[in-house]
Amino acid sequence: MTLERTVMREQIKELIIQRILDGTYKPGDRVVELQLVNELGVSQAPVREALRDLKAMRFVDSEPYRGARVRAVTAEELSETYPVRARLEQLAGELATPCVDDKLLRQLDAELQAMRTAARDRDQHGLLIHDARFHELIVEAAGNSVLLDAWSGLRIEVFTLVSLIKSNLDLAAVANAHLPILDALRQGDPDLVGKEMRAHIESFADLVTGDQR
Amino acid sequence: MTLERTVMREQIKELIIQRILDGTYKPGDRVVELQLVNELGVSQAPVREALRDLKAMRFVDSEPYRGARVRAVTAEELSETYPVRARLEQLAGELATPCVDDKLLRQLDAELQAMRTAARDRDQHGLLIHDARFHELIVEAAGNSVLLDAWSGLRIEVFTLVSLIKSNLDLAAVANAHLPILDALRQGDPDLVGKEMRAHIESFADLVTGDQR
DNA sequence: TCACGGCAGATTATCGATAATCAATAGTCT
DNA sequence: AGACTATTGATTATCGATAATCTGCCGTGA
Repeated sequence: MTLERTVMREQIKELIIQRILDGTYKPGDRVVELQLVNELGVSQAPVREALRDLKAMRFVDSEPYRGARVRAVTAEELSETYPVRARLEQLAGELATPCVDDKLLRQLDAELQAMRTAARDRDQHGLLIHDARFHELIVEAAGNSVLLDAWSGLRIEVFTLVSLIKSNLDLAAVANAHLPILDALRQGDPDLVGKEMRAHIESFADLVTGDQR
Repeated sequence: MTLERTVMREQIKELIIQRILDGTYKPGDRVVELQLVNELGVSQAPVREALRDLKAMRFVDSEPYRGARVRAVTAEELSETYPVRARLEQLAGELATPCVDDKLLRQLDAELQAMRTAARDRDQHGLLIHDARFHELIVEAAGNSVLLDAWSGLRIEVFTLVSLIKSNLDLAAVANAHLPILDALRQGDPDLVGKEMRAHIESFADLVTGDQR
């Protein structure tokens, strides 16, 4: 995974993702192939392939002969993501519980502490990173690669960021909302972990989509 | 969707998928770019792009400079798919129930009848198509595009086919297993529909993976 | 014999150029 | 004026060729 840093397509892909996440490319913006070709001094082929990957990752939309546009994270898609994510993470919690070990608990605890630190520093981006990683650790621990793929496809980072921005939540509260999950994992009750994870996601769904109705 | 039949990449993609599904390309087989280039009389670019799409669709695996191979549908991946699919379809059933109308019920009934016909004719492939379409109709009816994407990523057709082959199930029984779902939909109880769909998937999981332990 | 280095052959990744297609605008006819 | 067609500029899709990389095989030397 780290051995392929020489493949141009990957570098281009990461550059574009970075620009989408940091706002250089805004939703709806066109991503023009030749423009990147000129800017980066590469050929069109790797740029095209990068864009193709990004389409599969749902970062951009594209149609034949019409090019790629940064996908808007619509309120609709945001609210549609929550129920799917809630069910997948519920399953992840149930599957992961029998597999928890001290190492995982330590890692989760470290992410939680990092979230608290980020919250104290008003560091939205930092909170986002560690929040996403906390959940990812659990999904990985479930040991089901199909589940991991499906979950990864939801682009949690993007939506978590939007959630954070839309809801004027207290960052510390967001961080601490992960505590019940960690506690449940320590208890080792799969169904409880699943319920906590599902409730965790659904509570955010309510907060973010609730104020729009 | 049907207007882009002139884009070569799409045609190549469908050709390869067809060959994977009908067994021309077997799991583990290499899919060599230049070989297709010569055979189809096209350039390398569209072949590469087709393969890139297929990788995103998990039909093939590929690594830089090492090419693409048809992804083996391992028993492990098969059994990992079931729980994920079960939860997603449970959610789909719950969401779809309030949206049920006569048209949908008619379509579902038509697919069910088609499954029965296929079963009578010992037509595994036909059963597979209509089985997949039955489920797809419900997931579409849920009206959640994120859910639809996540579900589509599971490549139901592939796994249903493998399931059918591995389990020496009576095809008619497979067809009729969809009846409780249709009944529940007619009753209009979301939770019941969800439960039926989940149970439907999980029963197949037991049948297919059960005999391997 | 066996480990090692390095040369083919095969294959993928990238390039630069051309063809195909699209979107917008100008021009023509009624 | 309004509707319709032709042209043009911009962009994507495809091509054919070259560079980069991998894999297996062969000879060499201990």
